[in-house]
Amino acid sequence: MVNMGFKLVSGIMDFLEEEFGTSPSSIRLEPCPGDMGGDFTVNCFRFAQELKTNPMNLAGRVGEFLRGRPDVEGVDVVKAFVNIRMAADALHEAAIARSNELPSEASPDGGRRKILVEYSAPNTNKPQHLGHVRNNTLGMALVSLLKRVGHDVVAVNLVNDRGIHICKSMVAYRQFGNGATPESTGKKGDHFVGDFYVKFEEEFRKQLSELRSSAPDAADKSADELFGETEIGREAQETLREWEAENPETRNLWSMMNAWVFDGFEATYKRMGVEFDKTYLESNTYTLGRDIILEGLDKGVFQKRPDGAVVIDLGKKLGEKVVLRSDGTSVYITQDIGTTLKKREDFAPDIQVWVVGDEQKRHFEVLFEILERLGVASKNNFHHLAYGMVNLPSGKMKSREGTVVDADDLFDEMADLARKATLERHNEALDDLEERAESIGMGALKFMLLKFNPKTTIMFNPDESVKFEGDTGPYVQYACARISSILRKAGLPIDSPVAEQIDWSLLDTPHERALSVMASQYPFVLTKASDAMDCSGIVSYLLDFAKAFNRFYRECPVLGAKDETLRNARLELCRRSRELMADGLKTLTVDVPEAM
RNA sequence: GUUCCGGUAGCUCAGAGGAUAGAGCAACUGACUUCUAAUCAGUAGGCCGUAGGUUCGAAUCCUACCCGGAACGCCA
Repeated sequence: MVNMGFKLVSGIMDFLEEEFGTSPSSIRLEPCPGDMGGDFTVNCFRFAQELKTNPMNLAGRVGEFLRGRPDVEGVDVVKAFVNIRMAADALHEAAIARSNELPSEASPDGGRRKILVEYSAPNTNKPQHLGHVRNNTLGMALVSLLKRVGHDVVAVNLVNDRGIHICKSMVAYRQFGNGATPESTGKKGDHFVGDFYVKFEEEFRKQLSELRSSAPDAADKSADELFGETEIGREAQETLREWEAENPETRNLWSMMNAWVFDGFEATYKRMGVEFDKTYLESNTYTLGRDIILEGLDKGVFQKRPDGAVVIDLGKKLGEKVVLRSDGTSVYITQDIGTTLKKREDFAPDIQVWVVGDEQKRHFEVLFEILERLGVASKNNFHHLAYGMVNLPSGKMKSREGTVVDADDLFDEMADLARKATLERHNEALDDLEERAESIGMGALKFMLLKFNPKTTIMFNPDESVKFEGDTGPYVQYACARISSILRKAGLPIDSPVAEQIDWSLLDTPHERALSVMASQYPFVLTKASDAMDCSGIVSYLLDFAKAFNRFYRECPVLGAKDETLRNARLELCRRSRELMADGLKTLTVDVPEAM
C-alpha cells in the first residue's frame, strides 16, 4: 500500500464505499502537474470503470467530498482529474516529516520472500572491465534494493576459475613468466595474470599466421578450427587435460595464479563495495548436474539420442537441447542445472535471480524450462536480469583489440577527476580529500550505470559520461552536502529532530510543498523498482528530488529565515530531505559525503 | 530464416492507457559581497521509425512493414 500516510486516501476510499457500495483496489495521490496549482491529483479515469460510473461525474463527487475536509485547502476538478491543494501542515506531516518511515511502506505486506541473487561471475584469466562493472553495479544495487523493501536476500558469486581460458594464461606464464610474481613486478594480481592471457593470444596469432602461410589447406580455416594445430594451442589443451587429471604441478600453478587473481578481484570489489554471502568456484561445481540429468533420463524428462547424446525437446520455440554430450560429459547448461540445485540446497530461496548479459537470454529461457520440467520449481521462481552491453564511441569493447575500459583504471580516473573538481572549489587544505574524491568518483560512475534501464545498450563516452554536473550522482550528493553544511552551521546533528515542536503550517511556498509531494512518492518508487528489479526509476526520482531541493535552497533562506519557528521548520524540512535522499543513494549503494 | 531487444529534441536517455510529451548535455541569455554556482532562472529545439487498427483517450496496447543490435552450438 502506498500513500498510507495520507488520511485523505482512506477518506476517499470510505466515501466511495458508502456512495457506490464498493471501493477501488487502490487510489494513488499523483503529483499534480506544475501549472495546475495543486499538490496532488486523483485521476478518476483510473477507477471509474471499477465503480461502474462516469469518470467526470465521479470526479465531481470526489471533489465535493474533499472540499469539506480540514486537511484540504482547495479542490479543482478538471475533467476527470481532481486536483487537490492540501493544508500545509497536513501535507508535510504525512510526507516529509515521516521520511524515515517512508521506505518501510514499500515493504511487501505478507510478500516477503527469500531471494538469491547471483551476479558478477567473472573469469579468472583477466581483470574486470566496464562490462563487469555494470554487472557488479546492477547486482549490488538489486541486492540492496530488495533488502531495503524487506526481502530476505542472499548474494552469491560463481567464479569461473577453470577451463581453457585459465590454461592459456598458465601456458604463457610457463613460457614467458621467468618466475615473476605480482609482488616482484608490483602489479595487481588480476592484471598480472591477464597480461599473460594477452601474451598467449599474441603468440597464438603469430603461430596461426605462420601456419596459414605454410599449410595451404589451413588458409581458410577459422582460428578456432586451427587452435589445436598450433603448438601453443595444443599446449593449452594438454594443460587442461593435466588439470582434469589432477596433475600436481599443473594444479599448483593453477592454484598460485588463481590466488593472484582473487587478490586482485578482492581489491576491485572492495572499492565498489561488492560483498557476497557466498562465492562458489566452478572448479568445485562443474561436475554437478550430471546426476540430475541421469535421474531425469530415468524419469523420461530427457531422451538418449542414437548418437549417445542426452537431449530434451523443448518444443517449437526453444527446440532441442543437448544436456550431455555423446561422450557423456557435461555442457554449460548441465553445470547451471547443477549449481541451481546446489544453491537451493544451501539457501532454500523462493526466488533465484541471475544478473547476466542479455546475449544469454535464450540460455536462461532454456534453463528455466528444463528446471520446471525436472520439477525443481515453476519457472516463475527464476529470473534472468538481462542487461545490455556497454559500447564505446569507437564501437564494442574487445579485449583482443585492447579497446576494453579497465575497471581499476576507470575507478582511478573517476577519483582523479573528482579530486580535481573538489580542489577547484576549495582554497583550504582538506584532510578528507581522498575519501571525498572516492565517494564522488565512484558515486558518479555507479549512478551513471544505474540511470539506464538495464536492458538498454549503454554508449559510454569517456568525455561525456564522466561528469559531475547535471543528471549525475554528484548532483544528488551535492544537495545532501548542502544540507549537511546548513545543519553544521546551525550546530545541529543530522540524525535527530531540530526541535520538539515543528510548525509545518509555515512551509507554504510551492518549493516547500514540492519537497513533501516528492517525498510522498518514495514508497511507490521503491515498490515499483523492486517489483521490476530495475533501479533506474530510483535514479530519476532522486534527481527530481534533488532538483526540487535545489530550487527550494535558492528561494527560501533557512539559517536566515525571518523568525525562529520558520527557521526550525525549514531546518527540519532540510534534515528530512537529506534523510530521504541519503536513503535512496544508500539503496543504490552510492556514498553520501558530508561535504563536497 | 525464426525469436528477443531497441528506434522519442543535434547527442545521451526518461516517460503505470490519461491533462499542453520531459530531463541532462551541447547552443544561446541571465543570476555568485548571500545557507557551498558540482547550483538556479530563461530561450531555442519534436510527423514519439512508417502505415493501419483497438479506445472516450495511444509514445504507451494489437497487426504489418522499415532500420539497428543480439540470440538461435555436443562454446562458455
